[in-house]
Parts: sequence; structure tokens; C-alpha cells
Amino acid sequence: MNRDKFNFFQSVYNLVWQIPAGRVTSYGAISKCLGTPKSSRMVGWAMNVSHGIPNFPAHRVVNRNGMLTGKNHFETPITMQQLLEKEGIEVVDDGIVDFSKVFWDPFKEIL
DNA sequence: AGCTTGACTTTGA
DNA sequence: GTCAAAGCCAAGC
Repeated sequence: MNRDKFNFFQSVYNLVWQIPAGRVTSYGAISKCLGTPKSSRMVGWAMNVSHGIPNFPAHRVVNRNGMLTGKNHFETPITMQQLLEKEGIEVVDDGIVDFSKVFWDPFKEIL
């Protein structure tokens, strides 16, 4: 069993699951929380695989700019925005309004 | 087996 | 402040 090292993806999922509704986080924050700030891209890969997970709040994960970069990977390029707006997050021009306010810091929860 | 791409971030100019 | 390039790990071909 390759349980020697925790699966990166598994860690990402575990973290994303802890994101409360109405809040968002960035790929870098997640990877940094996992101890690999340079593997921010892998977080994106994890999201891609997360498509097999039902009710996965992938829309709560955006880039460090607060821009919905992964919206194109959703069922429709507007699904992500609609989901965010549904949770009370305002999105304009594929960007989250008051990103700093809705930003959810994983360290704050895990610590 | 090896090379390319990818939902990012950081640093340099 | 904006633009360009490098780094990173993993999956796909």
C-alpha cells in the first residue's frame, strides 16, 4: 500500500471540503497549506480529477487573483459563477468581488 | 519509455 | 504597475 506519503489530491480534497459556503480560497493557499507552495498546479489537476466527486465545491477554489480561471472546465463556463453567486459571492467579469473578504484561509481553520 | 500539456505561483525586468 | 519567463508535479498521449 502506498500510504507512505499522503496523496496530494486527497489532501486537497480534504481541505476543499472544509471550505464553508460563501467563502473561497486559492490554489496557492491550498498547496502552501499542504507544504508544497510550488505544486499549485497540481491542485488544479486535483480539481480535474475531482469531477468524479459529487457535490465537490470546486467553484470555491480560484486562483490567487480571485479570477474564475477554471470556469471553462465546468459543465458550462457560467456554472462556476452561478454557483458562487448562489452562495452569496458576487462575481463580475469572471472575478470575485471583495475577494479579500470572501477569501477563506485554510491555515486559519487547520491551525 | 519520454515528451507535452495543464483549473498556478513567484520572481525578474 | 505591467509584461515575460521559469519552476513545479502529475496525468495524458
